[in-house]
Amino acid sequence: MDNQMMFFPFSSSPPLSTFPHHQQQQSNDIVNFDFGSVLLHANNNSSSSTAGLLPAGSATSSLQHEIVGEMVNTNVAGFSINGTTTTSSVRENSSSQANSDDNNTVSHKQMGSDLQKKKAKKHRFAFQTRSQVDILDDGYRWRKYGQKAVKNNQNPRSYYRCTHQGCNVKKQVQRLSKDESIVVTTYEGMHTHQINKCTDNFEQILMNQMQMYNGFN
DNA sequence: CGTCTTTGACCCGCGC
DNA sequence: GCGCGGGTCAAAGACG
Repeated sequence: MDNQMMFFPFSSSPPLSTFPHHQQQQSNDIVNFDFGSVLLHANNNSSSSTAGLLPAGSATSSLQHEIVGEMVNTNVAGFSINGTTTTSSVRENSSSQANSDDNNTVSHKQMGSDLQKKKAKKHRFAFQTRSQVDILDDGYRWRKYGQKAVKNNQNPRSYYRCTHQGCNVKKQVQRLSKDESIVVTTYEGMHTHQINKCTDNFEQILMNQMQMYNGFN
């Protein structure tokens, strides 16, 4: 399973109580986090003083994953990442799936009517990493359900949904056009289950930290 | 055969 | 009303 796993100061002494450190709180609910001291590194060259870890089960041992941008709390409908505004015109079909009847024959119009209420409640956050791979192993199983070309970005945006039954967490993955080594990952929602396998990679850690920070359970 | 990806079509919100 | 952009659906195909 998680062979080749290497840990780093962050995980050996997780600063859970103090993490994340606020740099500044902006007006539109954007929260910047200082990752300077917890630079996450995945590199088979473990000489790195910042230490590192490898994605579980990944064959790409030479990958380097590094958080390069601010983590953004996107509990608001719109948010921006490095000046690129992202709007969440989320059409929820969704939490209705999670808690109610099996036949998800909810009409699109019905979905749209609930949209505005729900999208304000949805837990969303995004972060940027520098990575060669788009999809990082965070211990959950994801099913891709769409891909779209987005404006002002030559790279498509991919849409994923957690495959666990009843769990409606989604994530979007997209590379920046101006720096294709940077991957922007946006999570939406909360998992209703445990991770599917043991993994300690940094994306999982990030999610946990963000959830703790947001007071999720 | 089950699971996942691909991809065009469709839907919706929004601005004009 | 119309067009655009973003998000989702679902059929078909790929893959192990």
